[in-house]
Amino acid sequence: MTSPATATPSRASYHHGDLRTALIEAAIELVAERGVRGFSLAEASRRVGVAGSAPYRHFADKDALLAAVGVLAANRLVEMLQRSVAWGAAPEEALAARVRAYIEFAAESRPLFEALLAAGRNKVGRPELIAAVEPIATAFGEPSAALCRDKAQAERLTLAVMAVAHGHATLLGEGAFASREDAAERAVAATRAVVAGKAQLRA
Amino acid sequence: MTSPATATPSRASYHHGDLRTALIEAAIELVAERGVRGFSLAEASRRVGVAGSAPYRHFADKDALLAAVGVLAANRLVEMLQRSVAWGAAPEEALAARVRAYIEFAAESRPLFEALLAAGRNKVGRPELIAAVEPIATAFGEPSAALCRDKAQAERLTLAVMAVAHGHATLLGEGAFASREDAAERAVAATRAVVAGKAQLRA
DNA sequence: GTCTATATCCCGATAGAC
DNA sequence: GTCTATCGGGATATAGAC
Repeated sequence: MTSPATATPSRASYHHGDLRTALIEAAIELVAERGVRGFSLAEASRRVGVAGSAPYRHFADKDALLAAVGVLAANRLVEMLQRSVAWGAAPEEALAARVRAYIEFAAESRPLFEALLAAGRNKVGRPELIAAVEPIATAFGEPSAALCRDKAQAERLTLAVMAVAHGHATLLGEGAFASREDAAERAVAATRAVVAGKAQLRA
Repeated sequence: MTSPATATPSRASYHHGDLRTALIEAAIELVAERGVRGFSLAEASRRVGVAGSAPYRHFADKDALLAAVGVLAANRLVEMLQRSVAWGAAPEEALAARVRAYIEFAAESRPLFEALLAAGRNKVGRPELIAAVEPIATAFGEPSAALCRDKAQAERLTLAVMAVAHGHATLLGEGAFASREDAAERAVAATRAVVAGKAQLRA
């Protein structure tokens, strides 16, 4: 996505070639191993083999690198959300499939999901991140629109379903569910319940 | 709650009688000002007027202090959840009131809510925290039980409603809603929708 | 324009003195 | 219990090598 045709990574010399993406990859690895909290710019630099000050030519600070990881996470999540729905699926099935995909992303790629959340908290002044996150809402909004008459109602259903998905995903991260599958099934069931009772969503 | 009859807070002599609670209070202030991420044990010590190593007589490490703040947050949340329901209220109204209270706690006491979440992530080996958090589930489980025939169904409704509340609360923290009231109203409406469609909650 | 080297400051944590 | 001293590490800023 970011750099379509990167040349040879350029082995050992002075210049790295593509330090920016190398750092992002290292950051993902690190977040996967130690979580967002244990991630350090210094360690990422060490792994890539550059001095601790080198990243500052490519990222304003630690948060900027984390935001880049967040963008990547958002892109992967959006891919999963789109792949999860078969063409021509009924709207309610599409909604259920996307909620399931959301939970599965949070479970399978927990470090990326955490990075996305962490980045989302400081997304002010980061248009890249905002743009990357926006299609997530679209993925839920599209099937929701097909289930509602007016736009206002569709918007309410969209946010309600997103809250259901997000709530299950975050509670899963805190050990509230027995397993990934348990969380996914409950989230899907809750989604169907919201759709069944969507008449209650009027303000 | 923690210390029933603490003597005078004793401001004089920069040794106070209760460094433990003083640190917890300072930590709450700090989290309120800089968020969980910007909180530092060193700064908390500075504010209380003790050396940076003093806290280690009362807390094993930084996370232990944060966990203590989490316990306090859980206690306040439980109070709010209990106060939110009028005696003799219908079960569905009770559920709605508690969801609203949950959102309002997350909004009004955002730093405490953040601390609760942060502490919740490392709650392993912290029985105090686990015990403090448990009544939260009870607060949602009680009205849910009154709305369902069997226990299994009640358990499903409980977790679904908690996910709805938690989802709205966390999305609120990320700026997904226009206002606190917007989030609260949507969360309540979504709760009513889940209750209305609770037949879908079967596994 | 990209990286290295260096230097400063802050934080977490431990050991030993009072 | 608390303080002083201290170690190790990390986040940045700056100056200079290429």
